[in-house]
Amino acid sequence: MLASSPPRVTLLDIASDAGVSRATVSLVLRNVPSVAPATRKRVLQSINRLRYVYHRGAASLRSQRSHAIGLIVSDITNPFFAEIIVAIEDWLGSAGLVTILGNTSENLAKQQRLLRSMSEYPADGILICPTQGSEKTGLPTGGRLPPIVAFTRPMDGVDYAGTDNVTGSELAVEHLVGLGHRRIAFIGGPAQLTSAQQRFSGYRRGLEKHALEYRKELFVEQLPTRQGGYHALISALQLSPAPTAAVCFNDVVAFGAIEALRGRGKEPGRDFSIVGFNNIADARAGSLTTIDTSPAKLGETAADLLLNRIRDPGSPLRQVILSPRLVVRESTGKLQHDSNESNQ
Amino acid sequence: MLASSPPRVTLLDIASDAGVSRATVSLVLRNVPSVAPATRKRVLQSINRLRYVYHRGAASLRSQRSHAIGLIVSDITNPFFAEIIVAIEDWLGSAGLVTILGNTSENLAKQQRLLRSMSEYPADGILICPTQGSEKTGLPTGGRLPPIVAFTRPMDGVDYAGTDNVTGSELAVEHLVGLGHRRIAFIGGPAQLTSAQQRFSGYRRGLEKHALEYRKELFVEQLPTRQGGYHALISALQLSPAPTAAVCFNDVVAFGAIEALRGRGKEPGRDFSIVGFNNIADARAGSLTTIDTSPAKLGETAADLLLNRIRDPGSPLRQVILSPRLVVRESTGKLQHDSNESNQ
DNA sequence: CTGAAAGCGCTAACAA
DNA sequence: TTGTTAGCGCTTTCAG
Repeated sequence: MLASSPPRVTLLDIASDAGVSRATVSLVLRNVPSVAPATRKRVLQSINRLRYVYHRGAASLRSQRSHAIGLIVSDITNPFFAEIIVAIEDWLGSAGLVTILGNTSENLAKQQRLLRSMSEYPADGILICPTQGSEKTGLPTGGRLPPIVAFTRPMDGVDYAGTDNVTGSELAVEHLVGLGHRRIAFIGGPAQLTSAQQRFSGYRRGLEKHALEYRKELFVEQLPTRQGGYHALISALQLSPAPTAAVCFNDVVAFGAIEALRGRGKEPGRDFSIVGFNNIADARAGSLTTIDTSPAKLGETAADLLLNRIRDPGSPLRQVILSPRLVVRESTGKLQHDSNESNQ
Repeated sequence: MLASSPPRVTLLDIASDAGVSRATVSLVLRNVPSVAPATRKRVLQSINRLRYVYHRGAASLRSQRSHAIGLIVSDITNPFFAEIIVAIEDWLGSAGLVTILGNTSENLAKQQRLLRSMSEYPADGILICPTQGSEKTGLPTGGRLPPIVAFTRPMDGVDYAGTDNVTGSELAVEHLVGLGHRRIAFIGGPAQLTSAQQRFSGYRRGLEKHALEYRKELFVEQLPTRQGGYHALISALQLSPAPTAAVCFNDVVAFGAIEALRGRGKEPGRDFSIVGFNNIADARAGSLTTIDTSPAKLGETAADLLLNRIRDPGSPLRQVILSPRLVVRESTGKLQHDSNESNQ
């Protein structure tokens, strides 16, 4: 049996209870200062007594602003994105906006569905980290979309907040070279990902700068996951001569690599050096040397771009690229006696 | 300058374009079968041509169903919750519902704000993992709330989907005892958390069953984080006699403990045994012996409870407790020669 | 500072 | 099978 819920208390109920009009109640609810203190007080009392709950949906319909922002990420189980989500949700929340979350799991069809569903809601705007390879094709052609801002990975035709990936991995290489390393691998980036391409090119730039020869075996492509990092490092170790250090696509890959290292009795920092990317919370706890891209800052930057875009839809396209920073911890160390070096 | 967006295409536009009434268009949009195929086709063509976008908010106002579900978690950066979120979002998405996410970071005030904001939306229902210690007081007293279901941690007065924590850690202890361990620590549970209390009591029950004495030093309370696990294990190792194995509050704590172990040159499974709790994705990748609580299944169960509660608000309170399962991997092993044993 | 009236875009209940 | 009518609960505009 369906228990019927009590009828909703509306503005009209409050208005008649307080002896004012609906418009006045609305002013009180929205904290418009032009209401006389005495009136406001009476209204507030009625609201409390009748347990009135504001109906945002109705307000949205009339005001044409839902105060909801869609947030689409490509993999919520990736701690990097989890940190971004928290930051965005906090940031938007403090601006009085609600976040509607969607996770694509790198699935383009799901991304389309989410974009559509959020447009229909309708969300006032959408923040998105596009799925791998959807930079050109990710936006549905038919149907109007609210303002959109991409983060972490760019997307054609919309604003973008990202990281200077090239400089990031260049910093990583510089650091390793400074510690005496000469054979440095780059592991874990899926070649189709723009960010991986950028990090790879920074890696090559770092090598060139020090006249170190690049060999293609040193680029071990893998999924950007813990498992990916694990397998990538095992492959890298089988090369001959083997590398003595690795720049990883991200921190999660780095942890997988460390796992592999330890499984073979090698200690990171002493026997092999590892640099991560992003500086997620676990990197701090796990003493990982990494490139700090301040995920939280990135999220806030993207949110700001979106807020501006909503305010001024006609303004020119904007890109904000944040500068990364090297954070040295214990997963990197001076090159010890290098057996391969002498053998060759 | 504010660029004015083109006026919204509404049902009325479609209706006049297709030469039917708004009601008919509405029937087509909602896939009501009673529409003549020819009419439906004409309407669909107009929809495509005019790039009409359905307005869920308007529909919600009229139908009194928003098709939005609020999801409040206590820590989104915890992979356990991330997995639950993905599962719930997928599950609800396939039922045509949108998920509105909120993260409390274990902050009661934030939880209250989120509950309010989601009620105002209004969401059709709310799924919540209450913040630590908010089981009794978590629900705001004034103001009406939509149907609510708690998961992972119970909450007074609402439906609940959880895990049999007592049996879970009992299984963990049994496993360790079977491997020859006698001094087993329990680490990382904050004592105020109901789930920690339950897991602790299962741990004690396991000890009792095998007539093993419990000593309070073996319960090392800590934050349920990687850091917490790290520090807890270091404390545990300083006991004398030191434990040879540990049951951890969750997988993340277990990884912190393993970190600490390796930092002191000990290999998990060989020199010290570790059992996690939850079986998150990283547990698989990291060869962690753990108690599988199937996070995804838990999320779906909670979602189902909520869907039922929405359908039938008057039905009696329900609790669903899922049974955990031991998964043996490589972080546990037979007790080796135990130096302390002979020394004592 | 407050009220009256109109209407946001849709669906529900009925009638035809 | 389709159309008509009336509103969901709020904000907006304009008077007063």
